[in-house]
Amino acid sequence: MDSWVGPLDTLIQDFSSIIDKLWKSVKYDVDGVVLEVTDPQLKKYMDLDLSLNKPYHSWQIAYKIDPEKAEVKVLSIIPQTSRNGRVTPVALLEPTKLSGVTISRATAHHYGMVKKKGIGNGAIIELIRSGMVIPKIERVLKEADPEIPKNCPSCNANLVWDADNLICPNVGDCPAQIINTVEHFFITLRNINGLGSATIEKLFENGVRDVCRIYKLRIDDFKNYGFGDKQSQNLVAELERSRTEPIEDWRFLAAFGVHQLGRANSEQLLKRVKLDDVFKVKVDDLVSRKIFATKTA
DNA sequence: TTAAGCCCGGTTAAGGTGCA
DNA sequence: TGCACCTTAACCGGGCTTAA
Repeated sequence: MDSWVGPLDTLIQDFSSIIDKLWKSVKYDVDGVVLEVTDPQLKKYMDLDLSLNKPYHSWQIAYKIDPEKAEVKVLSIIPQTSRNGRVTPVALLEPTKLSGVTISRATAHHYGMVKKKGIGNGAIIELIRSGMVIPKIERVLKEADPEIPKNCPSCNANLVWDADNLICPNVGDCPAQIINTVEHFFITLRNINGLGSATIEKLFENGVRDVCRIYKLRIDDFKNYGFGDKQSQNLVAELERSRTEPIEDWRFLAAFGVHQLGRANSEQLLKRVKLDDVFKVKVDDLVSRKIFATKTA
């Protein structure tokens, strides 16, 4: 595949023509080009960076073309409750072909945005695929009165506003919150196959509602819950492997889903504090040792 | 005080895998 | 063999931190 190598000044000056030439040299569809630092010393320096835990290096960046767009009718807005109780509006759209795929859903982020922008049933929106992947409501072309839900779609509890977000206050008893919390645990752990959302939902329906109980399940338990022979064996084998296979301590900590303690912050914390000491550490200590600023601490 | 940058928590679609 | 499910990729908005 063709590439262009040259000084930064020239790249900035002739950016469009350089990209265009590269683009036309490829015989199949591409969604962008990659800009890369070639100086080995500079690459090494950039890798030292800085903002901890980046899962990627800093010396490469993708450049993508302006995406296709389409005018699309909103069929309805459905609420979805996340693990922390936030109720997110998802727009169901008239199925629309964009950049080679058919899109029928897009997130509306929060009900504050739904209200403010008038994203109701029958609204017309401009739809793009951000980065040529994620369906995105770029703007609202024709507003429609939105319906704001009063109750949690999962447990029917009365919803409350928190800034722009609608929140289900039924912590600890809302099925969606419980299922999503368990799912988050296994997704973050990343050392277990076959235990996705549908499996976790099925376990929930059978009264298995926490990670601890899932790890205690045996083949017969799974079979009793309606799983097949092979799947039951696989799940127990995977749980056993997950329990015994070493993983990074930060991943284990992040799996619990503590607010503001995701993958990066967990790694940052455990570089300075032993996992066993996490519950003993004080706010002042975290701040004075410059592990976190006050609010996060 | 403000702007820039980063992290978290969230989203969807496509493709692969394996069960029934 | 069809289909349900899982995994992966890529991005966004909001909140927080940091540095000037």
